[in-house]
Amino acid sequence: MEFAERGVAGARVDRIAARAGVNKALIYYYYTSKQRLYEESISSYMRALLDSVRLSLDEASNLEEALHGVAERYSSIFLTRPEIPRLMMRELANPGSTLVSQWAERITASGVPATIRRRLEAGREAGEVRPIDLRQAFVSFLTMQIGYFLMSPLVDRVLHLEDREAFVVARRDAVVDLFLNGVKAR
Amino acid sequence: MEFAERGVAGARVDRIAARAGVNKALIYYYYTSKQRLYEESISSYMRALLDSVRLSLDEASNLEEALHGVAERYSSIFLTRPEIPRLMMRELANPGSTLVSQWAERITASGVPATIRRRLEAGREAGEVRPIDLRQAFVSFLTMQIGYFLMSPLVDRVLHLEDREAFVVARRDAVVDLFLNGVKAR
Amino acid sequence: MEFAERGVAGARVDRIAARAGVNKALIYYYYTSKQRLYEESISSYMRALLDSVRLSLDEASNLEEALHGVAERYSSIFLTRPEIPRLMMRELANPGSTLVSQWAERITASGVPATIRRRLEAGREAGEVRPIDLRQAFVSFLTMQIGYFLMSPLVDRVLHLEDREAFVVARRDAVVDLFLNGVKAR
Amino acid sequence: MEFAERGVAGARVDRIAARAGVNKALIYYYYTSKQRLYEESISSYMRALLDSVRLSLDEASNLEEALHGVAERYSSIFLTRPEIPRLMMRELANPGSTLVSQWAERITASGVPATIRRRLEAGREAGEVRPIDLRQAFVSFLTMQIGYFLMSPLVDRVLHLEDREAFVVARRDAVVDLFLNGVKAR
DNA sequence: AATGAATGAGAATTCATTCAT
DNA sequence: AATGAATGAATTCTCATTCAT
Repeated sequence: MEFAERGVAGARVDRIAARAGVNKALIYYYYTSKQRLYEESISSYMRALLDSVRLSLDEASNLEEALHGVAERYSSIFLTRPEIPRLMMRELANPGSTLVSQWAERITASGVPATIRRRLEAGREAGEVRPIDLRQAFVSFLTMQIGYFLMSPLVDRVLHLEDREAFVVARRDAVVDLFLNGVKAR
Repeated sequence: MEFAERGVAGARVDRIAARAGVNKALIYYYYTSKQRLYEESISSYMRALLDSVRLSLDEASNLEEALHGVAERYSSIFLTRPEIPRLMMRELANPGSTLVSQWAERITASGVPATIRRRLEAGREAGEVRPIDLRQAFVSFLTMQIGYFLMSPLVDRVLHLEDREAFVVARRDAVVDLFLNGVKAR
Repeated sequence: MEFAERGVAGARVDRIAARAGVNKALIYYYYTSKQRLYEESISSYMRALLDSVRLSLDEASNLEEALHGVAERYSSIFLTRPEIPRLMMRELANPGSTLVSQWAERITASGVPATIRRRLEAGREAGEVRPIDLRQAFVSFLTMQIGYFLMSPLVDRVLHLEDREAFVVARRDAVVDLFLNGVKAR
Repeated sequence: MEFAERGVAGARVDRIAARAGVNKALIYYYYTSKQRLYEESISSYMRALLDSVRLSLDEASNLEEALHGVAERYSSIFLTRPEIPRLMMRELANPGSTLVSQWAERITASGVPATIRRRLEAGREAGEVRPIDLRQAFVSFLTMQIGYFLMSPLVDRVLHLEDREAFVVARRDAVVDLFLNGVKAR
């Protein structure tokens, strides 16, 4: 996907049209401008991502299941659609981005962070979770999960990974395991 | 920094020259092309980053110290030079990047991953570390550390962070703490 | 014609576009680069020239007619299209030219030199032509014919030519006459 | 020589300086501008050419000797300094050239054309030369001689010349021979 | 004399966007 | 809806020339 591979500035409407097998002018007929096309594309990608995670959380009945569910969701989506982390990264690197704040709102609205947090707090009150800063824990879980996909081109090489898919699949449990152990009281 | 903020494609040589207070042609006199300028810039940033981390590792005498050192390094660098994670991200999102493989080689050559790994293995042999996949653990540590800086614009908003700097400083210990607890045998 | 008057390096795409009454970008839409535009233009000129000469040769039934035909062709073309000798000259002066070798192949393929040579050899066998080096004779005929057009700006001034067109027209016969006399046995 | 190979517009002061092994600014110190440098260079080349031809004419005592002398001069100069015909050609192709008229004046002033013409007229009066247009004859001689050097890159290929130098040397006599035979009464 | 650095004014090329059909 | 052609406004890059030393 052109925008993911090259960024908005690097994307070429010519190329997008060619890849889509349509005339360039047709894109303007439907989308008015390159910027609009970009925004609509990225928006639909993000929606798909959020919806999927949201859904998996609803089905979980405790912290462990919730974390596993989220981990599973992220990794399967990022594995099949590697353009998503790329799109995200590029937008995140853009200091004047208006999209990122929209995302933040949507994410908050989706209730995903709140749900995870509630689960962690519940664990804390039950004495299962150590008294740590839950925001930090949340960020740690998230970044362990997503971070790999963002940095995969570099990490894979440094680790001399051969079976990337196996690593990704194993990673789901590894992350949850590390996190839970890291968080739990002894 | 123009490249960090806008990417190579979005960067304008005019703007770079103006910011640097020099004539545009002078940039070409020294760097031949926008691409070259970009590569040399990013390369020097990466070198600084690596050297710094490498140095902190040399001073550490055990796993804990090593992790703390690395955490401290990353966070202080990324805090003072937020353009570095942006540059990295943009390059990581570029599928045809030749720089990323260069980085991988340099990182490997720096011995940083090997050192951390060795420390983990030592802990494992001493029975202090649980029998887990050390590559996953390595990636987890790295992504917890760096990942926040990559996703900060989004995460900060979702968490409604008010004192970002305090969060970043606290994060060093939080990450090391979570990691060590997550990894250690009970 | 811009290229003939100024050479590739001296030609300005701006000017070419303005003369053609089109937008500069349109030239790139069709020709990709100034260089390509140049090559395609010159190529079409050369084709026209060769085809014309080739045609006149086909109609000739003996040496004299052949030479007259060729002379007539060259002079009328160069008279109406003075940009052709200029284009040729500039390209001939370029040591790294790839076009010149293409021309050589086309000229050879056109059969023009071979035909003239054959006529000369026939004359030789019939005892009408003296035993001379036919390649030199061929070159002499060619250069007498074309050479004037190449050097015309200088020659015209040295001779204080007043009626250039009359001189050019008279030149056809003068050249053939000198050549035939110079070549024939007595 | 940069100007011969690329023309004024295509010549690069950088390259000229590098070839000369001096600093670019030094060229400006001595020559004020690229154009001046060009004019002075070409002027010195032309002077050398003219002087040499002029000299050979002075030594000749009849038409045949004169023609042989001139032929010998041209061919030996053009053979050792192939940049001369290139420089000439490029300037001749330039419609707004001021140099070409200067050359014409110098050539006229040198007396070379007048001398040749006088010799031809003398021959005519003596009944040795046919009653032909002497200006055409003069041009024919000149172009046969110089024309080959102008078109050499093309002609050599069309003729599949192997020993170019031998061809050039033989050409001197071949041209004079063809010319004299072509001009003489029977 | 000599040079590395610097620059203003182009010049080629690109590209999002629009037009005409 | 759909497209080939066309264009204005950049944008990168070049180059003769000048500066400072």
